[in-house]
Amino acid sequence: MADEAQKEKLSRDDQLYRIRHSTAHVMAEAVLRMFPDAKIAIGPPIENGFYYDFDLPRHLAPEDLETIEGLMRDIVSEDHAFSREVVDRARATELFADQEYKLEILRDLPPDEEISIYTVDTFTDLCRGPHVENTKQLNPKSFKLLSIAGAYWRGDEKRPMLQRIYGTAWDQPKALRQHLEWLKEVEKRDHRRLGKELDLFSVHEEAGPGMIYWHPKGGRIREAIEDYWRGAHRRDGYEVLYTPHIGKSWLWETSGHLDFYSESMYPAIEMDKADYYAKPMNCPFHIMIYKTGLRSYRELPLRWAELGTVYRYEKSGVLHGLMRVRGFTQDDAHIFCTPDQVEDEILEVLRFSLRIWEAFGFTNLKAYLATKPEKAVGSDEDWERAVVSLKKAIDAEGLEYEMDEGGGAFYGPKIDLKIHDALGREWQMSTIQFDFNLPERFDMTFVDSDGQEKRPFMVHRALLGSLERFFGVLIEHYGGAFPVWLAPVQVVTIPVAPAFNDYAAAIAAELTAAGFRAEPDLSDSRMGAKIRHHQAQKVPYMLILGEKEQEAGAVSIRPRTGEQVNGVPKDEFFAMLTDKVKTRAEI
RNA sequence: GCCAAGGUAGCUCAGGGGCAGAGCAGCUCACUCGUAAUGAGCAGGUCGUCGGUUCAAAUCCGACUCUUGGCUCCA
Repeated sequence: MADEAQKEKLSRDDQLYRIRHSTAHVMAEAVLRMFPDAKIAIGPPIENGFYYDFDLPRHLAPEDLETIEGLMRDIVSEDHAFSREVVDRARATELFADQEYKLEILRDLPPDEEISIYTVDTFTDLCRGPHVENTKQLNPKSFKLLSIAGAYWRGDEKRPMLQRIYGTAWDQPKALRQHLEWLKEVEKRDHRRLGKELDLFSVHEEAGPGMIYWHPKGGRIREAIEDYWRGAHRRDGYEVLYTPHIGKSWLWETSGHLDFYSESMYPAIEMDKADYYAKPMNCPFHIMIYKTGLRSYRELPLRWAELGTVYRYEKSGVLHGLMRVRGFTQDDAHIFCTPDQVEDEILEVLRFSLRIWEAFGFTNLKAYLATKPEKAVGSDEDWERAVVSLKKAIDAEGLEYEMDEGGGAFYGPKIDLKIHDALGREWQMSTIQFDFNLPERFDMTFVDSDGQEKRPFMVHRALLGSLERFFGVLIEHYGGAFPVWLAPVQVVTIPVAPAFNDYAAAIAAELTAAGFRAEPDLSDSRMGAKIRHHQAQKVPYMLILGEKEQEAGAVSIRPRTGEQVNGVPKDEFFAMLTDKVKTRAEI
């Protein structure tokens, strides 16, 4: 069975790998018991579980999963051995004569490859293994089937659509239970759910799928993100640009986007006999600014950043909340520098990225360094120089990294940064990419110290990636309980009874005047209901205000974590809040 | 784009050829209250859109659209 593609961190020898792989076989047998004519495709172990692809006489319904699971439990309880056998090609072809997908895999195996088959009970599969020795090593209470999905044979949309069943499998029931708990937590933190519950954003089918509407509370968070982002960029020597949203075809012909990227671009808008395109990237615009004057080596490096909104056509089936959209704002930047400056610039970009990620509460990062692919532009020396500077930067920061040989874009090598969120999931966010293509295409130059016109190095980088997607990750990372500096409402003042409405309003007004996002809750509800509501809204601090507080000029603080502190002098709370915001404390 | 499942009140969801439902939220009124839901009343709908079948369609059929789970690529 071909399973090279899966990114499992488990090695093939791990027991969990064997368990998942073997459970996939047991599932295939169960499916064959239900549908003797089923055609089986591939069924590898994957992160947390396994899947198997089938070509079936009818579509599976969710109830079928229970039936299949029941059959699997039977098979597992029957104590069958997994036996391995090495066969020659002719024998294998005979064995899988009515299994067209297996025959295709067989045909594609290198001639000298050892062909092994595994048999459990009545089910024999073409498979490299390894497996557990006996179904006794599979616990009937340690696996669960999760979902049915369509999947193209070999991921190719021109090939038949198969039915895939996903399952999760573990070495013991407790591990399964923990994983199911984890899945529940993932669901609870889903940014689409929290986006609604916390009134952060929406999308509208009538107005265009894949387009994000930021509500006032989402807007407050975005404003806090952008304010921090701009300040950090200023401090790090960046200038901020603003460029148009559309550009004439000349721009995209020159950049090459119309040749290589047009299926991701929105179609042209015709105006005054010219075609205008919504920008899928900001780079050509930044280059236009670069080219407004003769550039001297003395003014390099130029670090130009833009929160640029771009539009890319994505197939309808792949849109997903904030994570996968058609219009998004990149926190883009381009660095134009001399070849000599490249190393320092890259190191600083990487350091800068790490600082930004830390500020947003992400400290677990991993780098992926992608090098020259077969088809590429730019000289070998330039590629070499660029890769060395990328590698040096990673080493200097002591970042964990993986090489992706040949995985660079045709126009240059890159570092991608993946972050780990609170649930341990990995998200690819930042990218730092060399570009040997655009400076050439746009004939960018600078005048060097020797008076010669030379080609500048160009580096693209996006740190947060897109504000929309970053927002999605941020929501899920914090489960909607944003750190104080990002929280859309930082403080709600709650009077214990209507008699104290004025005091609650006054405190909220003072907080607002001091620059905090504070609101009084003067609604008709009882205090308990208010607390319940704002707790659900994950407001960092509720101030409970009654007679005692009013007389003392104090506040009683009920943080969302629940540890109540009563009778804190007002000034003390203001100072504390100032500090929390300044240090970007979670609470 | 493809396969499957969905779309009913602002939200979460029930109903499944014969009068459009619940809880929460909203509005009004009463209660004047000290740490996670005070009570009563009112209002709220082209049942995703268009077409078909039928005496009658939210319900059955078809097309479209969007959402969801995946497949390819990827910020």
